[in-house]
Amino acid sequence: MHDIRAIRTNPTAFDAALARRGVSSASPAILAADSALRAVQTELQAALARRNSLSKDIGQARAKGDATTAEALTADVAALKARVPALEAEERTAQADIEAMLASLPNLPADGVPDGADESGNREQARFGSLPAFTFPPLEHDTLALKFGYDPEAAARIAGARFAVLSGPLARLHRALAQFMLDAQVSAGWQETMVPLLVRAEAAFGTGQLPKFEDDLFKTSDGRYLIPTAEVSLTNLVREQTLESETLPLRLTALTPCFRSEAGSAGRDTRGLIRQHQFEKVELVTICTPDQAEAEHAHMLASAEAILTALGLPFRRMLLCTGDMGFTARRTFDLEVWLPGQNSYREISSISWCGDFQARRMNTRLKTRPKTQSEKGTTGFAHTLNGSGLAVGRTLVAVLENYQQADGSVIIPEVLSPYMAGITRLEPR
RNA sequence: GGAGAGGUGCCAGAGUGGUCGAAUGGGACGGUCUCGAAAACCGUUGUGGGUGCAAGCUCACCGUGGGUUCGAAUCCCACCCUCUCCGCCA
Repeated sequence: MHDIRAIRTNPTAFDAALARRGVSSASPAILAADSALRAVQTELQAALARRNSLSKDIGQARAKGDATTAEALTADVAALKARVPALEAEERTAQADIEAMLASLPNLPADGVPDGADESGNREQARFGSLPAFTFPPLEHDTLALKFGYDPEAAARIAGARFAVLSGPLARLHRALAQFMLDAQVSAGWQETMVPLLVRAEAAFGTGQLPKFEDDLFKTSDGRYLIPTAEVSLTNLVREQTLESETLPLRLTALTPCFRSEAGSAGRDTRGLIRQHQFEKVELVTICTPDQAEAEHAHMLASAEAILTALGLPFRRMLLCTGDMGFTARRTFDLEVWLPGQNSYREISSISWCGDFQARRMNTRLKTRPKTQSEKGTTGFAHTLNGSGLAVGRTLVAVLENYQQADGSVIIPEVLSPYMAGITRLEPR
């Protein structure tokens, strides 16, 4: 959600920023609707003011028992009143129009985000770890996983395409990865949180999934939505709240299943565990003040990178260009893990700073307590950040591909040993 | 699922058609007093919007959205949420 004042103050800058994201100029339509709205409001409020004052007079006349004056005034106000419902209706539509326009425009890119139309414009910032050397052609994860208990056909019978059944040590490895990641983030100071997986439309609006991306979500028969990421539940924890700045930053984490309809991605990543309707993810969410946001973005990035480093997985960090960023982001870093079977890097984490974009949609305000009488309390909007720390299924994919051995087995990374009950490698079944 | 009660400001809580943005108490903040503090006393204490250079004027908000009325915290309707009892249930 955008700040109408900012658009009024500098429409050119607003349009220029949108242009960087490939969105055509929006301010003329918004400003026209805005000035129409304010004209209606001014007229309506003048009418209401007169009505209110006449109504008071009627009350006073009645109190004095002056029925004739009361009657006369009632007639006056009745005439005046005819216009009010029409003006109210006008105001409502104008308001809704502006809301709709503001709610459907993406966030503006931050300074330093490179321009670009698509992922080819992303900028690689750094590479971490060394690529594993193979004496044999490494297999892709889905081929590998079939040997260890991955059963896509069973999943298809039960639920359809883009679902997975894992069994035995492979299922355990999946659980171990999830537990390890969550434990690691909690030890690093992120507050573990258990959240609803179904949310109301208002929450999905708050984080930006609605109204524009409803097709990407699964909707329940009672009108709720399955979360596509724990970002929705975690971020909306502060919806409609006024926060004391002293209590920030809030650093939250949750391990949840995520549900995505994957509308529009037919034919992409159809095999294997890369793109599923249901997957697990450890999510990181930070709620902070504008001053803290820069440092918090770096901190979240470090927290996600630490998982890949601990697992010994090679990866690179990308700064996304304007054309590849998500709707709510001002700046996004992607972490891409090396997949030797695919001979490429694949996204495994996306870490975004949303500025006050989501906070405006959620109405999450900041309060700075007035220290003295003269110091008026000021309320602004919080900043929100979110990132994966990490996606569990894709991490499983990365472990399988990077740790595969010539004999067909897969070595399990050392850090997972507390979770694997003595299993140190996956053996073909 | 059935029956009932209720949602008012930072908190508690009054208010069932008019001067109520809202009594009262508590809290918080400022001040007086004091060497300092406590107590006491005095004062302040919501948000968003319109208009204006400003001072100011003004509109909206008593869970949310509609409606009735000259006028709604108060009456009507729908929805959301909370609580109690019964039933069911991991």
